[in-house]
This record gives sequence, C-alpha cells and structure tokens, in this order.
Amino acid sequence: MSDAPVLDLATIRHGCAHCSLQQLCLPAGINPTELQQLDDIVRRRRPVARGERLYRPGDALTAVYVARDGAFKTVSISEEGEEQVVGFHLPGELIGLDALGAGTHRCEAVALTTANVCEVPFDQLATIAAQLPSLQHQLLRVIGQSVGRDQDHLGMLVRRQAGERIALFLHGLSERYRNIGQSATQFKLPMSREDIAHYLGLALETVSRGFTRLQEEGVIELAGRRVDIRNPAELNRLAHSAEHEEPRRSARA
Amino acid sequence: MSDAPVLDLATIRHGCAHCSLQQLCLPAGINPTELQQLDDIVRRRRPVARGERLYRPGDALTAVYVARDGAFKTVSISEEGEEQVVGFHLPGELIGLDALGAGTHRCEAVALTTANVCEVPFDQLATIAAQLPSLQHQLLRVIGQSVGRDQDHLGMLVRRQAGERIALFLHGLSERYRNIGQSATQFKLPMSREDIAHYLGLALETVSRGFTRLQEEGVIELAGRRVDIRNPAELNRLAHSAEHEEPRRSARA
DNA sequence: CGGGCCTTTGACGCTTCTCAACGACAGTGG
DNA sequence: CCACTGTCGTTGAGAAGCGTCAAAGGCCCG
Repeated sequence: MSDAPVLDLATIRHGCAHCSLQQLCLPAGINPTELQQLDDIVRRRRPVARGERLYRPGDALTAVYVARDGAFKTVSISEEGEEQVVGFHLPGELIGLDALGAGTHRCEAVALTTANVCEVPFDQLATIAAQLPSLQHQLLRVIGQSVGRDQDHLGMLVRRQAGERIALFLHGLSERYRNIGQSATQFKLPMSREDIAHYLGLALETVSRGFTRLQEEGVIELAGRRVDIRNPAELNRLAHSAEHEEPRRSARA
Repeated sequence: MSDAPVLDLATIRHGCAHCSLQQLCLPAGINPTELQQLDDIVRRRRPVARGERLYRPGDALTAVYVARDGAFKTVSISEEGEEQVVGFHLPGELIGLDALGAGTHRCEAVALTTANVCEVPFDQLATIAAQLPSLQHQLLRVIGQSVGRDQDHLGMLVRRQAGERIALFLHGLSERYRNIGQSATQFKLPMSREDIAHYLGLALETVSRGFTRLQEEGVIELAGRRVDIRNPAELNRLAHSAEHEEPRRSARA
C-alpha cells in the first residue's frame, strides 16, 4: 500500500507542465496559468495492457485520449467482420476523434503495447476551450493534424503499389518517431504484420514480402519487429517516386 | 449596373435563416439571435464557375467554405504530379478543413459545376464559436462529420475490389443526395470518370467498366453522367457484402 | 457543323491475392 | 530445463483482377 510502483506514481503526479510531450500535445502554445486549467481536467490512468480497449464502436463520446508512451491502433470492423486499421497512434497524438461527428465512436481503440494514457473528458475540454482561445486554437490544430495524417494515409492507398506503400509507411513512422524525440532509424514496430496489412490495404503476405525485399536491397535491417533503417535516403526515394525507376548512381544525384 | 442577375441577388440576400441547408450546415441547432452573429460574418459569393478554385495548395487558411448548390472536389497533387481526389463536397459540407493542421492548405478545392458558395472567415468563426457554445459544438460536429466521410472513403479503398468500391461510391453519393433533400435514385454525377477513378484509387477504364457492368446487371441506368438507380436494394447488397456471392433470390432473404 | 474532351471497349501483361506449408519465437506447464 | 502449443512471420506456386496501351464512338460547346 505505502509503496506503489515508483515509475507510475512519478508519471501520474507529473502534470502536463512536466510532460515531455507538452509541445506536441494539447498544451502546446498555451500559457502556464491556462495550462493549469487544462491539467485539472486531465485524468492520468494507470497503464493500459496490450490488447485493452479505450472504447468500442457505439460507445458514447465521453473523452479523448492521448498516450504518453506506447502505441494504439484504431480499428473499424466491416459488416463482414474484417478489420480495417484506420490509424496508428503514437504518443502525443489524439485518440477518439472518430466520435466527433455522431457523438458515438465508429472505431475501437486498442493498445498495441502496454501504454500510459491521459484521458480528457470531452465536455469539460470543450467548455474550457471556449474560455481559452489559445487552447481552442490548439485543439483545432491537433484535430487538423489528425485529419492530415488521415490524408497521408489515403495517399498511401490510392494508386500506389505494395512496395511503395510499405516504404511510405516506414518513412512516415520514422518521421513520427523523430517528432517525439525518438530514433528515426531504429525502432520496434508496435504492430503486427497483419495490422500493417490492414492499414495499407494489402494482404499480410504482401507486407512480409515487401519487408523482405527492402532488406535484400539493403534499405532496412529486420529482426522480427525491430527495424533499422540503413539507407534513409533510398527509403525516402522509394516512398516518393515511382518504384520502377532504376536506382540512382549516387545518393543525391 | 442597376439590375444584377435576379437569382443571384435573391440568393445572396437570403441569410442562413432562410437557407434550405440550415439544419445540415453550421447553423444547425443554434438559436435565432446567435444565428445572426454567424450570419454577419458569412460572405456569400457570386457564382463560382466550373473549374475555378477556392484555394490552392500552400494558401494560408483564411476561410472555410460551404456550397449552397453545385459540387466541389478537393485534390492533392503528388510529387509526381498525379491527382489524388481527397473528397467530393456536396451542398452543406464544409470545405477547407485540410488547412486546420498546418494553417496552410494541403489540397486545392475545384468547382465541378457552377456553384454558389458561402465563405466563412476562419478567425472570426473561431472567435464567435468561443462565445457561442452551441456553435462551437456544431463546428466540432461538422468537422467530425467530415472526418467520418474521410473514414468512409478509406473504407472504400482498403481491400475492396473495383466493383465493390464503385457500388459503395454510388451508394454513398445516393445517401448524401437524399440527406440534402434531392432524389436518391436519380441524379447527375458532377464529376468525371477520371475524378471518380482518382477518388477510388482505380484506373478510369476500370471505373467505366464497373459502371457498364452495373448497368448490364440492371442495377443502374446510365446516360453519360446521368444515373438512375433502378435497384437500390441490390446496389446496397453489392456495396455491403462480398461481390462473389451469388445473387440472392429475394430482396431481403 | 466542327473540334475536343469524355467515355467506352478490347487485348495483354503484371502485380497482388489466395491457398498452403513451414519456420521462428514466446509463454506455459511438466 | 526442456518439450509443447499457439501466435506470428516467412516463403512458394498458381490464379485472377486490374492497370496499361490502343483505338473508336459519343456528347457538349463553341
């Protein structure tokens, strides 16, 4: 009783003011006194276990969520029971916006790893956002960024072939890790090949083959879910230009 | 000079209070006195010609737009110059949210037909939304609906084959026309086959073949861009279940 | 009435899906 | 400590859907 896990308490006690994600999350750009108001409504939850859900399809919109660490996927289930992965969510990226339209969630949000999550009651967030222009502004910005990621996602799916989608996926993930201050070249994929397939609109075998091919070409090094990007320039090239083009002589020519 | 086109003036003078889209647009659910505040900032523009753009990629976010009639597409251009149609926008659906994240537009918004547009200066909208909780609420709702349409779009692209995507597209369009009080079974497509292809992630020839096939099966009647949905139940079935399944005996069995 | 754009249709090749089996790895229990 | 079992990932072979190229027909607008 007297000694709960040290790390958890430390994390939980720290408010937004001490959070390393502060500048990427809702608090970005709002001043200290305003921050306190936001902080007051944020609930910091105990770790969420891998596979746990923050909400399910049909649940009423009660809160939006942000992971402080770990990763989530949001999934919509088609009528035939097939999973469609709508998005992956790294620390600092808002989760739960799928309920903004109808007031109930369209997706479910599943933890891909053990994760610590901040829960922001939505009504209260809307209320104080109305009082704090900078928070309102930031809320819209964060929503907009989420829309932007969805559009990037769309861009991966339309008229791109498998290898290109996979390069784009790795490249995007790499950028997002860089953004939150982690290594952009070495990381562990929090999601399975199947999740990636359902995200990219491919068969999981195709994803696996694509990874293998990138490894054979020396672009990445794979060990299960560990990825090491050996040739970021080439990955970038594969992601942004047609694949059939022959490899360039020099990296930047 | 003294007599401008009658219809335009009539439309322009009518404020939100007299607009048939009132309940689908930003004013939904807000009271008459509040409506006036919103109305005061809305600029109603002269008709926009087919092919005209409301904004281009890189433009600063100055306003969001709603068509009162006509239709728009939002397009993002890939580095290779290929068009990707991000969305189609019917009357009452907000246009311009792609700039929420970064403050500059990612897409361009092109009129597919001659159209009348309301332009809502974004800063002013944010300001009065902070003062009017019901408007703030509705703004978030409308943004959420837009996110929802994007997710529906995503759902069309992932692991669905051509015929299914096309059925889904027609079905969704039909629903949206119904929503704005137009016929759900007979309408003129405002966009070209190529636009549809770029929206569905298919080759335009594949779209054309898909339409032809639906016509051969008696599901729709085609005459250029005029569509008549003869068998909505079957269209619905094609859109929501696997295509390979043999046709059902009765409509609801 | 002419021109250009949009749409349709055909034939062929390739990417990717499907089905199937095997291999790697981690957690579990003996 | 090791065998066991289930999940996950890899690899192979064959089929099929779709993209590509090509050409002709139709519609709208000037």
